[in-house]
Amino acid sequence: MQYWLFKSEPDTFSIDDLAKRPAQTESWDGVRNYQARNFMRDEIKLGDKVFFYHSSCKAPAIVGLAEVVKESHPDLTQFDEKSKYYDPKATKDNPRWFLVDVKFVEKFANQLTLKMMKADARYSEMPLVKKGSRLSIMPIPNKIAKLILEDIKD
DNA sequence: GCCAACGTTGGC
DNA sequence: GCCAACGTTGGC
Repeated sequence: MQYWLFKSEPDTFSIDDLAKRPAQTESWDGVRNYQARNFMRDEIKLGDKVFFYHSSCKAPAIVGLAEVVKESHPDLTQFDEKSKYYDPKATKDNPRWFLVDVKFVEKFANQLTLKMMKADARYSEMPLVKKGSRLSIMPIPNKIAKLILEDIKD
């Protein structure tokens, strides 16, 4: 079982929005970055855990946990001409963009802010604090995942 | 709103 | 296949 981190702008889709979805589940659509797509298409497996991260907001932070409930399938927004994620080069026979479905597990009582992680040497191996890390989906080393879970419970 | 750091596109 | 121009991300 692998841990991941998914970024989302809380104004667009927050951890609370996920908790309110039918079955508390959402297809992680709209990812249009090849590296992130490859993770969803090839590597993210059923039962993997996902740290939910709020980005582009006042206090960027890890705010909760989700779980993968469906593995790779095509992102339908790529075929929808009205969607802002429409991709004219994608066809149903040859989809370009894939996603996974995630289900709400919990919202943490405390937030683990980017600031806290940046100030803490134990998080040096956290991809999020590394320079120029703009990926919206990233694998989290097991050691770091344990750290996060310990720190968040305090 | 600024801007650094990427990623993508397209002409050559 | 190079690389300049452009677009996007996301912290600050």
